[in-house]
Amino acid sequence: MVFVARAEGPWRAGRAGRGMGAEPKRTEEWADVTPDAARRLVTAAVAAFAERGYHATTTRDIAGRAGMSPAALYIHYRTKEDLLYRISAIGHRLALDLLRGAQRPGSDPATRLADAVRAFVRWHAEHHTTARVVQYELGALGEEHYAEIVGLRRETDAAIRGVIEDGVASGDFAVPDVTGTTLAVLSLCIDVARWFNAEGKRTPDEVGDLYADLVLRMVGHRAP
Amino acid sequence: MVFVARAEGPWRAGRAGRGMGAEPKRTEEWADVTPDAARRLVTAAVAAFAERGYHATTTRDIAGRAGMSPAALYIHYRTKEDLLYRISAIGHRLALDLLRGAQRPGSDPATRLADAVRAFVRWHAEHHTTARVVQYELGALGEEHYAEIVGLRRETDAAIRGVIEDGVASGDFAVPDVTGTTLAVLSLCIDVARWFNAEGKRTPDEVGDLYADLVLRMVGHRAP
DNA sequence: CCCCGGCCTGAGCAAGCGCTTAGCCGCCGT
DNA sequence: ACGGCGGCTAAGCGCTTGCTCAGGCCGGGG
Repeated sequence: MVFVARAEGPWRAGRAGRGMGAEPKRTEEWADVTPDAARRLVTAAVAAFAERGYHATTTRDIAGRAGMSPAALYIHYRTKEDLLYRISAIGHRLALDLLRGAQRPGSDPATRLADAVRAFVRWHAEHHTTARVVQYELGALGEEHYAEIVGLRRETDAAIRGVIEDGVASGDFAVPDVTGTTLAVLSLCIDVARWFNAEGKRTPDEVGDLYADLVLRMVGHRAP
Repeated sequence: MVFVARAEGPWRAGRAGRGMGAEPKRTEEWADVTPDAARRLVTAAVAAFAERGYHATTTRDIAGRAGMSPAALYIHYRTKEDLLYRISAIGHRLALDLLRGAQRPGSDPATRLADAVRAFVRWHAEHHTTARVVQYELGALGEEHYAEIVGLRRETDAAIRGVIEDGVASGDFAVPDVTGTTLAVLSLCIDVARWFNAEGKRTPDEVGDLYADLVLRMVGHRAP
């Protein structure tokens, strides 16, 4: 765990200033955050929050990474917490839509569960910095924002529980405790954001496949 | 009388001061931290760190919960980080010993794995505040302390991996990817600390049993 | 041409942080 | 009886924090 480059100029800690197309997905992720400066602030905040945590990150650090003065942050966001809320809301929506969109309507429960888990896990691995903030920093949200985010999380839970219930009803799965198993499956997927390392030898796709298999085993699905 | 004992100074945030044996296990956990004041500081710090996170917790808050003035903390611990390190080291050792001690030497891999997971998970549920600090705040440790703790974590990983390898070798388990599965099993157990709620309807024992079953499924063990 | 409004900066405020210091209190052995 | 000492506190130092504010730069409409 490295301790981040000390600044070079007055602002700008590390990081070449240019946007450059090095991370195409990452850029798309915040595509509808405008104007450009607001988007740069979001990506800077995500990087900082993921690295050090919300409370250990200063507004000066965020602004510095975005190449601006500390005061510029407050033109685009009311508070530091507001910035976290924006990230959290967008991230949760993204993950939830992914989870739902991966399931093709016609297919059997096992395929739907595997597809959902694969997509969900892949996102948590690929965007593990964003996911880290989304999943582990929500305690820093204010009460109202927190309540709103919890709503999205309940939807995510319901989505997974739904597929498992379908599988149990159709006899494809053998699950003694649906609620508990749903919790475990979600927990397993979410925690990918904590340990996944981009420099490691496992790709997001590989982790997705591995986890889809593990989850099918957990719900007692007999391999074909 | 009006001398309001020194027990009730301006500090002391909430919390009735009495020790009383309300939480017997929790007390045993830090049994060999002496003197008494140092132990009170540890339990106060665990509560605060678990609730708000290390960086959002102030030394004044910790001292207040322990019923002392802020300065008293520094008689027993060099820094706030030192306090975290102590908690982290003791917690990691405890969990590791539990994980190893639960496995009875003679038994077959499935029983050993189930026993290990059950004990490990039960600890994470029962002591979820301690476990939260131990598992999710290690990023706040200084470099040397962090390195030391990582050593303990590697031992934990090796312990689980060992049982799984044994099961694969004996033909009891069917695991395509031992390293990945070990990671997933550990991740699943650890994350219990994040979501477990003492007010919830699941007891630590129930979660331990559920998880032992789930893990056996993950490693492809056929139920008896 | 000027002025307007969006974007940004330099300077800085009040509050709170981790930690230190000087000194007090009461229990110990002698 | 008393000196030493471990355990404690009041006070506060130096610094950083989240955030504010008066003003500057610049491109576009009148």
